Amino acid sequence: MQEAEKYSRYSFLLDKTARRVKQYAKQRFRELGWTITIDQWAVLKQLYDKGELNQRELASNTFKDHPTMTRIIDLLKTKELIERKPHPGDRRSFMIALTTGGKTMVEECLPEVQKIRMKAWDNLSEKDFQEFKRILESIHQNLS
Amino acid sequence: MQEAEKYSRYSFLLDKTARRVKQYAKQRFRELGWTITIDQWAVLKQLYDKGELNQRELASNTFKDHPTMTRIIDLLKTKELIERKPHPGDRRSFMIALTTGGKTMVEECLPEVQKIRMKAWDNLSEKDFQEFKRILESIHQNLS
DNA sequence: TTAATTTTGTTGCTATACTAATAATTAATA
DNA sequence: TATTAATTATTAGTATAGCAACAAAATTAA
Repeated sequence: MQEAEKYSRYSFLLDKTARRVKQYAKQRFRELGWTITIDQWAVLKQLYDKGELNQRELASNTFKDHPTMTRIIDLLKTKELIERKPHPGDRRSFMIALTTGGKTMVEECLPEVQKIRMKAWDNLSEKDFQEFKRILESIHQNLS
Repeated sequence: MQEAEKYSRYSFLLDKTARRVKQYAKQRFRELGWTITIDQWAVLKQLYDKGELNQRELASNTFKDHPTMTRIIDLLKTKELIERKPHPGDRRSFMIALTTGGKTMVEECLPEVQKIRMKAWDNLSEKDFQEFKRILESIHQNLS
């Protein structure tokens, strides 16, 4: 393999694998009859773990841009899993909070989500995890 | 960190990094004034390396689904970088071929694309590449 | 050879991703 | 204070990404 081409191939493999992981999760969500997507799940989980956040914080934590977050929030609101509450000190902003239904949903889905996530890591060791994490963070760093 | 949560975090990191790599390439393409996307590039490069292919083969090689490939091909055709030629032995199928303009474009862009791709891998060693490749392939395998 | 099945590609629908432009509000500064 | 700049969120437009349903053609089976 040509040296210069190698990097393209690794980039492609990264993209391909990330897509597969996402697709697998999507497929499992469907099979479980869940009405949310993986990206919507990530927002619900954030709110479950950290409490009320505004859209900027949610976008920042999930590394999504603001328009994308607006739309995810809209969809979750339609499903009555979250609510937009006025921000006490800033009229531009909303505090996003889980509804009771949203909280219940997170608690019910969490174990299954963890199973879905673990599936990807079969036959990989703790050391692999550490290496993988280090390399991904290095790549992300290089492009920031 | 809880053990079960760890896997979700690695999945997130994988997704986040893959998005960053794609976003970086997209941004550089724009800065260079190129009118194609990264995914369109991948198709052009395939055709450049392997000659004429049908849409099924292109989709399979890039791990994209058929509808997505149809749309990418449509856009590349509009830009007159590729052409759909009738398949000699199968009237359902097209042979997709680079136009002269498409071939020129690949040759002009290739060095810069390689630079863009290499940027991600600064400060990573040959051993890192091998580990990374092994782990990604293992993950992909686990979900197939 | 007819009928059933598979393959190839398209269209429609929903959701993310990114850019640009905009509105409303808040913060900074002259 | 008045003006300017920055922040928060939205809307619009384009491009993947995936699923389902479909049409046309080719292949297989009866």
